[in-house]
Amino acid sequence: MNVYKLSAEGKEQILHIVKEGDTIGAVPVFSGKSFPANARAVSKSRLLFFDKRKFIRLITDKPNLIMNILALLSARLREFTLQVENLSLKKIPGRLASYLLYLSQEQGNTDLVKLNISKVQLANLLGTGPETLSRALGNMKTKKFIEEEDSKIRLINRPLLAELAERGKSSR
Amino acid sequence: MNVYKLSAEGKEQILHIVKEGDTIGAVPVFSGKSFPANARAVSKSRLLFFDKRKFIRLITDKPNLIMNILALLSARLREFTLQVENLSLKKIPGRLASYLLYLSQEQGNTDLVKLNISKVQLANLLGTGPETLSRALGNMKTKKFIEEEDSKIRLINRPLLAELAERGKSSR
DNA sequence: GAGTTTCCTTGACTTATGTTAAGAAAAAAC
DNA sequence: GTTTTTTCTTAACATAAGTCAAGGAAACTC
Repeated sequence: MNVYKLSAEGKEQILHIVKEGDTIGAVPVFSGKSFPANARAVSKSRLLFFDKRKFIRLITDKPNLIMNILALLSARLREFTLQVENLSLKKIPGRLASYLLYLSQEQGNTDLVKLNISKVQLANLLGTGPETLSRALGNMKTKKFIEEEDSKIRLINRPLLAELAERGKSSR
Repeated sequence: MNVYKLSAEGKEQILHIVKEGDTIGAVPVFSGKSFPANARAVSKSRLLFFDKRKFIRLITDKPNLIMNILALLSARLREFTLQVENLSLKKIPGRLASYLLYLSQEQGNTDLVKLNISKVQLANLLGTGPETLSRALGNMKTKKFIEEEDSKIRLINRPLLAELAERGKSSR
């Protein structure tokens, strides 16, 4: 499931990729305002809806739940912080490198990373379109940072990927 | 006070402008991780520090405080949502128009808006540098969207500013 | 109020990314 | 397994924004 924003011209920016067990829609509960984005299922999904009033009653009754909610919101804030940093301070190759390293970490620090989303979606997550993503990937392959195998990506030069992710600016 | 991120090359992105009465540093309390950015006083400031343990004790004891914290974090999440949208889906003129309209609203929907930060800082908030901001402002003046008076900006064509802010793409 | 520093603006040039279009590869349908 | 549709890649070109450099304006210092 994707949480995303659309521009008037139809460009899409994915804000968050919702995974199994994740929650969505806490902000409207506590801010009183509407959900500030769009959400879309991109694969067969099962959604559990929780009534706002009951939810508030639940967490005010069970104080130990509170810390979980707070941790959840804080983690999301931290993610946004990273996303702003990526969008503003890094070029596309840097953002891509960051994401690949993040994926690797999430998948147990493997070097053979599975893309969990389509390339178009990945492009929209990184704040660009498929053409630019394609070029960035091609470039990384040429420079022997990565290899593509089926729908997986093998990281073959982590140090340089990490450097790319840090500096943001490519040294094409 | 500014909360900001720096790139390896020294470019700065302001995440948040902290105003009087605002809080800062809730994320590390609840996420267990470090503060994900830098903060800097840009004018004479007085800071109140609240001990983490005491703070947690306070809010677990006083359940009615909780909703305030939740509302605070949710509002911040909403802001980040907007910032990501601005950075990714709008060009500089669109971001500037958005910010001017936001400022106007914050100052009671006046047409004569006071810039609360320096232009360099504004540029860093919009994700660019002073040169580009200068040009964008110049352009808006040429097109009679705004006028500059002292350190204030007069909005003289809100509808077109709003359109610019929506579409993101400029029609120079 | 002359000098110094900081901040802002303007111009010329470079570059990353967007755009449009076409084709290739992969996936889905039949 | 051939057709059809979708997804991805590549190329040529357009454009917004970055960069570098210089000068001007404003603010501060003495």
